[in-house]
Amino acid sequence: MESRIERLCVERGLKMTGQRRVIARVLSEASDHPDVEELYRRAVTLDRHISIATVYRTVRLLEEKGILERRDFGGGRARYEPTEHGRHYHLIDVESGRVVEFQDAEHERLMQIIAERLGFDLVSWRLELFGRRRAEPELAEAAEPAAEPAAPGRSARR
Amino acid sequence: MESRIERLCVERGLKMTGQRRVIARVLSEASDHPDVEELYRRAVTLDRHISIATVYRTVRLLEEKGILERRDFGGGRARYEPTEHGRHYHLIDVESGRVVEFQDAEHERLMQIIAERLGFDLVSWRLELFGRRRAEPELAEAAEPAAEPAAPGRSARR
DNA sequence: ATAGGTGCAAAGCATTTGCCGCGGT
DNA sequence: ACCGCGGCAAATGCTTTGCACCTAT
Repeated sequence: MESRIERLCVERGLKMTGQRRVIARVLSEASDHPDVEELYRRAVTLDRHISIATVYRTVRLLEEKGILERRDFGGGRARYEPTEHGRHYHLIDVESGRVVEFQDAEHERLMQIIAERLGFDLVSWRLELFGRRRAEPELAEAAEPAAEPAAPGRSARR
Repeated sequence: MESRIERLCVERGLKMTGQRRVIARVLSEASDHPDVEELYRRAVTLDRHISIATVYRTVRLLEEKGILERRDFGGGRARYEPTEHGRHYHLIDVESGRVVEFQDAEHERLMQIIAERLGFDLVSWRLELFGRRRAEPELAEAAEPAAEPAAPGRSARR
C-alpha cells in the first residue's frame, strides 16, 4: 500500500518519514487542486501529528523534485497537483471556484509561433480560462468539490 | 499639464488631491508594468509627501474605476498598467523579468470555443508566455527596464 | 551515528485598515 | 462646513524559518 507519490519520493531518494507518507498518500488520492490548508486538513484526519509547517515544507520539496506542480488560480493561496498527467489547462468557474481541466494542442502550436516571432524561445506558459456555467445543463465533467470563487482574470485581494 | 490618467480620474468624478495627481502622472508616463513599490519610488521623487499606503489605495481605487488593470506575473507582487491600449498579452523574459506585449486574435477565438465546449460562458482569461531571448539578435521590441526575473510558469516564492 | 526532518512559535512580505487630523469641493 | 483623503503604524493572511528535539538510514 505504497502510494503513487510515495513511490516517486523513494525513487528520488527522499527520506520517508511518517508525515511524508501521509502527505504523499493524501496527494495520491486527490483528484482536485488542493491548497496547503486543504492538504493539511486531509492529512490531519489520517494522522494528527502533522503540522502545517511540514505540509508547506513537503509540498515545496516535492515541487523542487518535480513531483508536484504549483498553481496560482488567484485567491491568494497556491494550489498543487501531481506533475503531468498529460499536458492540460484549467478553466475556473468564477462562481464556485471549481476547476475543470482541458487539453488543446492548437494553443501550444500558436504560443510557440508567437514566441518565435518575438525572438524568444518558449520556456513555459500560463493559460487559464475563467467562465460561468451555462444555463442549460447538459454535460457532466471533471469538477472538484470546494474552494472559494476565484476572481476573473486577476489575483484576489489579500 | 493634466496627465492622461488624471483626466480619466476627473471624468469619473474622483477628488483630485496632490498625491493622486502625482500618482496619475507617474502612471501616465509609465510604459512598463510597475509594481506598487516601483510606483511609490517614482512618485516620491516628484513629491516626497506620499506614503506607500496611499499608492496602494489609489492603485486599487483606479482599478475599481476601470482605469488600471492589475497583473500577476509571478514574483509575489501585483503589477499595474493602464486599461486597454488594445487587447494584448504578455511574454515575460525569464532571465530579465522584462515584459513584451503581443496581440493574437486567433487565441481568443480558440478560448471561446473551448469554454463553450465545456459548457461555460467565457468571462475572462489569463494567457502569459515565459521565454528566453534567442541567441541571434535580430529585432528590437517594446521591452521594459527593470524587475526581477520571473519564475517560468509559476508564482515566485515569498 | 548523523544528516536531515519535525513542531512550534516567531519572522517575513505584500497588502489592507483603524484612527484621526487635514484638505478638496 | 463636510466628507472624503492621507499618514502612520498596527493588523492580516499566506508562507518561510530558527531552534531544539527526534528519526530514518
